[in-house]
Amino acid sequence: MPEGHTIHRLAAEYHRVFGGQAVAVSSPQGPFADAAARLDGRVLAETDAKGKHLFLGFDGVDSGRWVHIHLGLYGKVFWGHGPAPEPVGQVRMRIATDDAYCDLRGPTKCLLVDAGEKQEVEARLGPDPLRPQDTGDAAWKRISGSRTTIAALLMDQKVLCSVGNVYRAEVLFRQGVNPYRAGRSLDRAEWDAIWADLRPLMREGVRVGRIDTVRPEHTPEAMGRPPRQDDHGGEVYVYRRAGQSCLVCGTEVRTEEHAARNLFWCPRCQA
DNA sequence: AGCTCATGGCGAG
DNA sequence: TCGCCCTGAGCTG
Repeated sequence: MPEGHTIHRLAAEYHRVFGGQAVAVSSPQGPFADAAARLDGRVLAETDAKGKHLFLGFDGVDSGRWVHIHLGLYGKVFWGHGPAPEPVGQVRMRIATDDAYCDLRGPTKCLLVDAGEKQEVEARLGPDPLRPQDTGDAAWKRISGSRTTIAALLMDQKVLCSVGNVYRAEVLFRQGVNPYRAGRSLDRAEWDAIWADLRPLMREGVRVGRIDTVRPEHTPEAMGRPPRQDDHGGEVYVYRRAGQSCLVCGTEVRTEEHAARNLFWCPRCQA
């Protein structure tokens, strides 16, 4: 569920549904209850996202006007129309008006922070392909001097943020880069191509709410092959396709655990 | 009912 | 590198 595109989409959605309105904030589940009480009835003024970090800014709060949310691996947000029903199960934070509600479940992080703390969180992150003002320069500085694999570097949020396991696998495939190459073995043009590819790819992910990475000319229909089904909603080249035929060259897609995460790649297209 | 796995990340060692 | 956090879906039986 949550790579950066999900978080940026949530920032926009929280703003669209609740922005500028006084909202009811509650925390049926323990740890956020005190903070929720402080926010209850305040106006949700602005929302922000950097990488996989979501921020909700409330007006009229003395200190710590930002709710800092990180979904982690399990966190999810559920939206509903009309008055909110009794929460079922664990709900960390519910925001509601008479017209709509949304429930946050299972986040790694949900706490109040002030502007300075928000800034510190953002400062720890590398550039975000989803922020138009960000460039890939700072990431290149890290990558070009690193003996670490490009696969691991792409997952390191201090190098660049927003990219997760799906976009990592897919952008390396699309650019024909072997995931095990050391960062410093890439040349500047290769990195620029990865960065330039991530931007519109992830922007489209924000727009449609899922990860689609297959170019029109490589869809199963265009290639005259039977259509495939991805269990995570989008259409991709290699992510979780171990043992299947590569859409481009037909070679078996490989998988291996790398730095505690599953890596997927085509050994021929990414030789 | 119980197991495994997952688009993430932190702290200990 | 490992254990842990912690939720839901998709298996197995």
